[in-house]
Amino acid sequence: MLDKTYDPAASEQRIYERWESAGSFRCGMRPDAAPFTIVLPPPNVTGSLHMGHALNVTIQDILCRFERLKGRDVLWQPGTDHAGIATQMVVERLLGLENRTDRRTMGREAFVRRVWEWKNHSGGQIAQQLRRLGASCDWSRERFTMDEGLSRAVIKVFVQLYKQGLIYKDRRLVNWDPQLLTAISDLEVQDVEVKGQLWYFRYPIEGSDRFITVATTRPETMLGDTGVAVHPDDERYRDLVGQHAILPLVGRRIPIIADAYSDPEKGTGAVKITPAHDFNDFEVARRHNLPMVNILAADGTMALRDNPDFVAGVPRSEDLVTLIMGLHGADRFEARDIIVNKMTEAGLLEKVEPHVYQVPHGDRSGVVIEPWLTEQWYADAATLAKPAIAAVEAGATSFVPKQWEKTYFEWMRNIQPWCISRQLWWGHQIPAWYGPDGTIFVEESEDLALADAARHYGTRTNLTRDEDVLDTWFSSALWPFSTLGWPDQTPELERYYPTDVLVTGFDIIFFWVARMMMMGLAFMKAVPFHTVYIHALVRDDKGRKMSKSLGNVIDPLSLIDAYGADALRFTLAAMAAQGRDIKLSTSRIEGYRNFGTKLWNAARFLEMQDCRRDPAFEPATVGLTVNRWILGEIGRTNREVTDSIASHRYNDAAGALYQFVWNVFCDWYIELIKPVLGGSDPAAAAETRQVAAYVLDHILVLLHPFMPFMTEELWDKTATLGPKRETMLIDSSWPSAEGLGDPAAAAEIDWVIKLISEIRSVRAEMNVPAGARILCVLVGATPEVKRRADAWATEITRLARLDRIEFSDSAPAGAAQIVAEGAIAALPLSGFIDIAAEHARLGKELDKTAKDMAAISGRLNNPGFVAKAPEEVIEEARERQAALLARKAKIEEALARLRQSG
RNA sequence: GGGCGGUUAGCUCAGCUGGUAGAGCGCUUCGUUUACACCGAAGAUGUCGGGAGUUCGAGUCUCUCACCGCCCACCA
Repeated sequence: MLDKTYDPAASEQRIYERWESAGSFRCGMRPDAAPFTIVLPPPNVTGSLHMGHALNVTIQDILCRFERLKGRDVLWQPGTDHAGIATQMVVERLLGLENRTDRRTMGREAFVRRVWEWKNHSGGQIAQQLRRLGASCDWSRERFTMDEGLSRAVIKVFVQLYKQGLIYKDRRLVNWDPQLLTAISDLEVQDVEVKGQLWYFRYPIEGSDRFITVATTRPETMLGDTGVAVHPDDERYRDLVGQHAILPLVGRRIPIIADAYSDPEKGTGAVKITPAHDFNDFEVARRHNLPMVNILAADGTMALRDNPDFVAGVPRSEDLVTLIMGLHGADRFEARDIIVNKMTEAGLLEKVEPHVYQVPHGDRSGVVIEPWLTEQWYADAATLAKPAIAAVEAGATSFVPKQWEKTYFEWMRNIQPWCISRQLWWGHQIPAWYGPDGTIFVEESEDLALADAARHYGTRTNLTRDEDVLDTWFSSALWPFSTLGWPDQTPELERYYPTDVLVTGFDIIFFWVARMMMMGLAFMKAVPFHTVYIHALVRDDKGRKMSKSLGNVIDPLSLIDAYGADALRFTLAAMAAQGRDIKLSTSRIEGYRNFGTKLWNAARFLEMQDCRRDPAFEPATVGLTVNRWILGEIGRTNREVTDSIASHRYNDAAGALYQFVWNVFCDWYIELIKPVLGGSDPAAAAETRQVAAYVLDHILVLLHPFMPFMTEELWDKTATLGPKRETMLIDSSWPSAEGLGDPAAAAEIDWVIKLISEIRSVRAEMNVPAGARILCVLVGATPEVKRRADAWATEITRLARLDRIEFSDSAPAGAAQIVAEGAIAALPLSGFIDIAAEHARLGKELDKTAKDMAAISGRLNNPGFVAKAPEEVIEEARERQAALLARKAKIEEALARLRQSG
């Protein structure tokens, strides 16, 4: 016997363990079936489940369970990402707390060992949390981006791309994080708007008493200036081009050059050029052969002492030494104040203006990022992007919703070289070795590199390995094939690549989707997936991304504790249609929890009625109208759910199920069969029990992808009545909707439902006490109505709370009258009826009908409509007009009768 | 500066290819009847942001304006 409510906490873990131990999630169990593959976007090994994961995983699990039920051989490939920076930060923080030590004291090897320890003990808790959501991943195939196999793939890809010239070293500006002490990619930089100031500095013109004024938001960088640029067409400065300015405080002689980069509208139209600390200035300097003076150390402090570039060509002076001593080692922001003061003292500060501008910050460290001149490894993204662009253009991969393709194209067509080296210790160390003269040997192993070196130098030579590691996204980019065994030609790789659908948020398109496309095409010669489904991003109530640092994270696990995983999943599925923002409300989750309970109680009712399923049940043999009707309805729902999932309209699928279960199955079917089940016709009762059990089973399968736990529990518990189940629900199969549907049955049940609803409505409006049993007289009933009324008398009487139904040619006096199809239903309410109120009610009905009539007639009287609208639309309008006309006549008739009797 | 999205019932949001405006929650009234009060019955609430256009017909297509948000670029 089922309990009164479903208790998720008591069931979920037990059910999940049953699935997992039975191997239901494992791929390869159906060798003859077509494969269906999804790779789980690998969460950070440091991560814990957040709402974004919950949505992402729910959608994937719906797809996987659906496809499994449809008979496919499903592989949902799980795993975690080593998340270089994030993980290194976590362990460094831990070191500080535990041992008061840091990674530099420990040394690289010990530190990396420590991170592995951390990973093995504390990492990957998210896999357990995904299980709580019900994720049906094939955990037997779980991978980690730094696994031995995946690392081999990373090294192989690096070496091959290097040898193809698609990976190279370059000395140029990078985004440098002065706190983490590593380069980061453009994508890891977040602009933050700050209210700052714009300082106007006067630079003296050499050999003259004139000045050229430049504006800057970053006064401290002036120490690295090696030129001043003006626009070639700018009349104001034309005569100065070719002359030199003397950099104040420093004394460096810097040329005034003409370059179109300079914008006459901005600042003074003359712009200081600091090639080593500004991306645009770097380009200008390259064009004009200006020297690059780096004035910053890695940690963002001023590096002036023993800086040959800084003093190159500058006359030595007492003042310069003082300047260097005063500034060296100062943080860049401290230096800013010092410089401004010195310029003010020198009388070279023309003015200061308030200025609002964007300052780049590291998305991990949160500190201001510095453009910094270093040598780094780059991937030639532009070349790799070409086939990736073509593949989407050709439709080999398509995005859902389609509009994201535009975002993808936009970025891919303007893609910049990808800086892939990081100055971290946790990650895939770059397989490059250096000879004593700096010659680079890139090979898959040190031995191979040594062999290369021996050939190159003609003798065995010691090499030192590049210390840098690769950007975490480099290994993630290989995920769809590295997890399947590549570079080995495994059977899994053969069978499951390309994968089918990639499910992710739009914030990951650049980081990951684009790079998987590039790498998949480069190494597998085939797109990694045919569909990219982009879902909404879960944000907080202010529209900000949920993030740990902001402290605005809603914990899905607490929602699961409170409402169960099924309720959370169903809610997320129902909301999946939204655009970019999801605001999750607990009332919504509660509503869907209630939905689960509703179904649970329907199952409980069937159990009480001994509705046992019959494996030999054949829907086509069903005779009772109510049963034929509900079979049609479940068939319609089946088709809608199937179509909706197939086209990624998860909200429509969830909506169709909700609507059917609650408003059709519970509200009407169960109510309509109650008299049959307790009635005098045992054959009818027996058939109804079978149908009810069948429909419940059908519901359980359709709902399983959305609410896997509760449906599996019901599948199990309802089996105690009938014969033993052949399989668990997760392993069963999606039912056919073929042959379900009977228009005549649907028309008849619709009539019954409508009549009951209208009688209830009138009762409420007339304030008839709920307990009062009243008479219903069907006036002028057609033979078909008479037949239906007789056939459904028990049900109508029960649900509309009637005493009995009678037939008559004329309505009784003092009755409320309802216009039904094929008759007027008169309710003699002598005790309750208020003639005036009834008159008003019918008047209102008449008005409404007249209004509808006017609208429909307006359309039909419009020659354009009749001439141009499609036939079926016109036909429909005509039918409606006729129905309204009949209705109007009936209401008028009723009104007339009311006047007579009153 | 470039691109994308949003503006529909008190709140949170659905409305696919143009053809009688929907859901959940909330609210009002009534209710314990062969499962379910995490329930049942009945109800109220919308100039679908403004304007123009295309069309027989526009929440849905086009243009335009307003406001809100996001992404990319720029960061004198």
